[in-house]
Amino acid sequence: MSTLIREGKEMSTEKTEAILKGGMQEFLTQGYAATSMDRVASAAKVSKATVYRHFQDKESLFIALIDHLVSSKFGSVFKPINEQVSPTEPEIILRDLANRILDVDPEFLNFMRLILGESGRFPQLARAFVTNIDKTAFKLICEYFRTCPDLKLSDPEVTARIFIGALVHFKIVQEMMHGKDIVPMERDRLINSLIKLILTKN
Amino acid sequence: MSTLIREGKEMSTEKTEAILKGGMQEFLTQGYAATSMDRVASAAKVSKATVYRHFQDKESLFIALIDHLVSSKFGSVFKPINEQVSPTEPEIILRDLANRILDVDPEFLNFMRLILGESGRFPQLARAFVTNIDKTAFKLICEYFRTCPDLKLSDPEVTARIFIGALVHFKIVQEMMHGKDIVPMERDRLINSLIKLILTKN
DNA sequence: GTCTATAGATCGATAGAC
DNA sequence: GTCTATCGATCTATAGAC
Repeated sequence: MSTLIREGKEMSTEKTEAILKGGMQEFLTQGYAATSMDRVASAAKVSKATVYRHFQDKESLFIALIDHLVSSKFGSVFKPINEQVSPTEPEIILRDLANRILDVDPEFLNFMRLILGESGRFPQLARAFVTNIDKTAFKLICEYFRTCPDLKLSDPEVTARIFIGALVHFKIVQEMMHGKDIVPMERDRLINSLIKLILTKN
Repeated sequence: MSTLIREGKEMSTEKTEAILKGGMQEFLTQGYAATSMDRVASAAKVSKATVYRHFQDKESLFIALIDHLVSSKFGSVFKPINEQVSPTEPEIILRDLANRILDVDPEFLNFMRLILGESGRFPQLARAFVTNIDKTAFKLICEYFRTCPDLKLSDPEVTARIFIGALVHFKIVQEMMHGKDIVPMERDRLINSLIKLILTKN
């Protein structure tokens, strides 16, 4: 019950979760400043006073929500690499990795937009986000780049960052910034070139 | 005088510019919703009524400001490639390009944060930003990737996007999201690997 | 512990004097 | 064209009944 204000007394976990869920709906679509505690209360179907019973103020609710989303809901957007029984070709694995980055949950994109947009006023939340992504998704991908015997990269870790960075940036331009028809480029064309770059001896 | 509300009558360009400048200061640091017209007026050293004389409402001011920044102030963050007299090695050129992307004006990063954060509620502004970057910075870099005789890339355009994407994503994680000490990585290590990937025959 | 009702501040936007 | 003063709505946060 870490979200409770007074540790000594019991409070309905049910309501706490409803408030977090309502807060997620509002903060994810409206951002921090444009979200009102009235609408959070409405979305959670509780009174505003109840919201303030469970969370000290708007900022505390926001921080608790982001921490919760970072560690639980979006802490495992990226599923582990499917280690096949038979040793699969690197190209197949890399293509699968790329597709899974590009097919990430659309709600995760909204979450990233929120984190980016508030990273000026809430730097600690952006840092928590980066820390978590680094320990989960990046670690998984990096491990493959480091250990796959067919790759033989001179600097696997930084190659993994280039791989992820190119794909995430593509996603940001095309989806988050609505540039799909301004910068037309089929995903397979990007993936093919990326794989080619990496698989050409290094 | 495109920012004037009534085209027929004259209005002080001086004040208009002061308002835009004050608005930039506020919107860039606070975001759209957290910026108040009172503070914009204070920053511009005019009364709030004057702000509303020059701009129909808050949203109009914001859109006019972003359009202005996209086309003028941040329309040429990226200087043309220095075409030396003697044909320079590709590695030198690529390294210079990478460094210039990574050394972009810090205020441009704040501008990108604003565009990203508001891209949900103001998609047309994000699209204007993407359009402009595509016509200026990307075009310049892409032109080099396409025409440099030493590169011989199978798909120069997408290689340019990978190059830019990896660097911009690095910048986003390290600077915008304050991940410098969470994900420690010297810029030269990234640049070296990136150049190596591109210069290895393709 | 949850509610209704409201305080007090601030918001976007405007009226009216000059 | 610019100002001061203000309106009505909405905001964060709380008091007090149950």
